[in-house]
Amino acid sequence: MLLTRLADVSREVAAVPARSRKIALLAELFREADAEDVPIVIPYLAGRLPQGRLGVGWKVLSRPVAPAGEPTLSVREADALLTELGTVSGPGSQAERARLVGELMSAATADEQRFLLGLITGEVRQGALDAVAVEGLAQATGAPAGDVRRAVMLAGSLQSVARALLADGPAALQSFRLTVGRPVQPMLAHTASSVTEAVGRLGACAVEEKLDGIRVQVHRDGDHVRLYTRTLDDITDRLPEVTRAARELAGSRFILDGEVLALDEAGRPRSFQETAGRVGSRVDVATAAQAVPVSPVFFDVLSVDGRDLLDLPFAERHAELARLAPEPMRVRRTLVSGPEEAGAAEEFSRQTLLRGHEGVVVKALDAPYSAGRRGASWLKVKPVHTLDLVVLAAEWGHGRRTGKLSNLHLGARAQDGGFVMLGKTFKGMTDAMLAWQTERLRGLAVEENGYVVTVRPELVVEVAYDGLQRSSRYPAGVTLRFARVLRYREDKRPDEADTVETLLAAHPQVRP
DNA sequence: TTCCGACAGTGGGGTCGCAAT
DNA sequence: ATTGCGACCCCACTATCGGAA
Repeated sequence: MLLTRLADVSREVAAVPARSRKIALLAELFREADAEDVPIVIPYLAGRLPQGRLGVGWKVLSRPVAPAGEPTLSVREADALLTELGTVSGPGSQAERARLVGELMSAATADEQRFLLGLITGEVRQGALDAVAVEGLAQATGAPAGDVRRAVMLAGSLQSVARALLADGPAALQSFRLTVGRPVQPMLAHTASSVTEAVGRLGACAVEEKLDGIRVQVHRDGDHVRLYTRTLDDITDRLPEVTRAARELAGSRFILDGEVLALDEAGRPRSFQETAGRVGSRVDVATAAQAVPVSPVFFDVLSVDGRDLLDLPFAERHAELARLAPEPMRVRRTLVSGPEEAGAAEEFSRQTLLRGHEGVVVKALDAPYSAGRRGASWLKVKPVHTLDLVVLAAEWGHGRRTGKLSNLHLGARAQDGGFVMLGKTFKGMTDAMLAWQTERLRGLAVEENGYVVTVRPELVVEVAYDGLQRSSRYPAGVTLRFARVLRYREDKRPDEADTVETLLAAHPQVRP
C-alpha cells in the first residue's frame, strides 16, 4: 500500500466531524490493507508510530525538504526508514538522523510530508487516536467493539490485537487474557471538587491517601519481577529496592497497582521532583538508589495465583491485597458508608494533607477495575490554591487555537513595583475567553517577537494551581504546578495583584 | 429531549541522558 | 563543562460526539 493512501484517509478523517464517519473511513482502509501492511497501517492511522521514540523532533523536522512530485513511497518503505532512524546512536548520530529524515522526506509528496510530520511529532490532529482506531478495527473485522477494546487494554497495545484479529478473526480475542508479566492499561481517576461531593456521588466507598509519586504496576511470577509505569514502560532496572520488596510479599504470583515515592527519615514524602528524578535515573542506579531510595505503596491487586480479579468489586480485591501486602506497604484508607459519613472522610483528607500528601482518592467499594478507563468510580480530590496574577505576555496558539492568543505568561508583583514571571498557562479558557483575550491583549501589545506577544502588564487574571515547585527557569526560583485560568479580574488593577512574598509565605515548605 | 461519559486536543514544568559545542 | 534536544514523568481543562436516561 502506498503512503499517499494513508495521507488521504487521514485528511478525510480530519475533515469529517462525526465520529461514526471517522470510524467508517478507518475501517475501510483497514479492510484494504494486506497482512504485511496491517501492523504499520493501524498504528499510523491511530496517530502513532509503531517504533515509539525516534530521537527526532521539531528541530530536525523543521528543515524544509523539496517534496517528490509523484507519490511512489510505500508504507513499508517509509516504515523501514523510520525503523532505521530509531536505531541510530553514538557520535555523528544527529547528522545521520538528519540525513535519514532528508531521505524520507524527499521521497514523500507535500501531502505525505505533512502526514509524516504529524506522526513523528505526535500531532496528527485528525480527531481520531487509539480509541477511534479500535472502533474502526472492530468494524473492519466484525468483532464486538467492547471485546476489541478490552483485548487492547489487556494486551497493552493496539498493534498486537490488530494483527491477531486480522489474521484469525474475532476468535483471536480470546487469547488476550490478563497475564503476569504483560502490563495492562492502568485504571485512572476523575476529579471531584470536594471530598463531600465525591462521597455523595459514590455512596459506600474507601477514602485513600493520594501519594505524589510515580504510578507503578508490579508483576511477580516466582522470583521474576517486572515494574511498569502508567504508560507501560518497563522500569524494573531502575528500582531494585522495589523489586526486592515485591519478592518479600506473601504471594508468589500477582499483579499489584500502586505508587512509588521517596520518603524522608520521618516517613514524610519528599518532593515530587526528588521522586521523579530518582525514577528517571537510568545510568548509575546504585548511586541514585543510595541518595534517594523509594518505597512502593500499593492500593490494588489485579491478579493473584492465576486468578483474574479485574471484575471483582474493589472491596474484594482489597481483601486480597491485604493478604499479600503488609499494612505499611498499603495506602492509608478509611471506609465510609455513604454521604452521612462525609465528615469522617473530610477529616481523613485533612490528616492526609497534614502528613504531607497530595490529597485523596475516593473509590466506590463495588466497582470493578476498569483497565484503561477513567472510571467514574475513582474520584481524586486535591486542594486548589488561587492567585491574582498579571498577564505579562501571550503566545499565538496552534491547531484549533491558530490565530488566537493562547498561552499566557503570568507574573506576580515584586517589591520594586515590577512583575516577576512565575510560569505560563493555556488551560481553563473557553473559546469565548480566547477570542476576548486575543482582542484585549492585542490592544496592550508592546512587542511581537516570533510567537510571543509582550503586553503592558495591566490585565489581572485569577489563576488556580496545585502547588509551588522549585524552578531553575523562572527568576523567583519557583513556579506554579498545573496553573489554569479561572477568570479575568477586570475589577482589579495590576497593583492589587498578589506578590511573590505572599506566594512564598503560603508555601513555607518550598524554598527557591 | 436533555444529560453525561469518553475522546481528542492544547499545551504546562521538571528531570534525565545523549550528542554537539 | 555547558547547552540543546528529545523522551517521559506528573497533569487540567474545554469542545464535541453520540449513546443513555
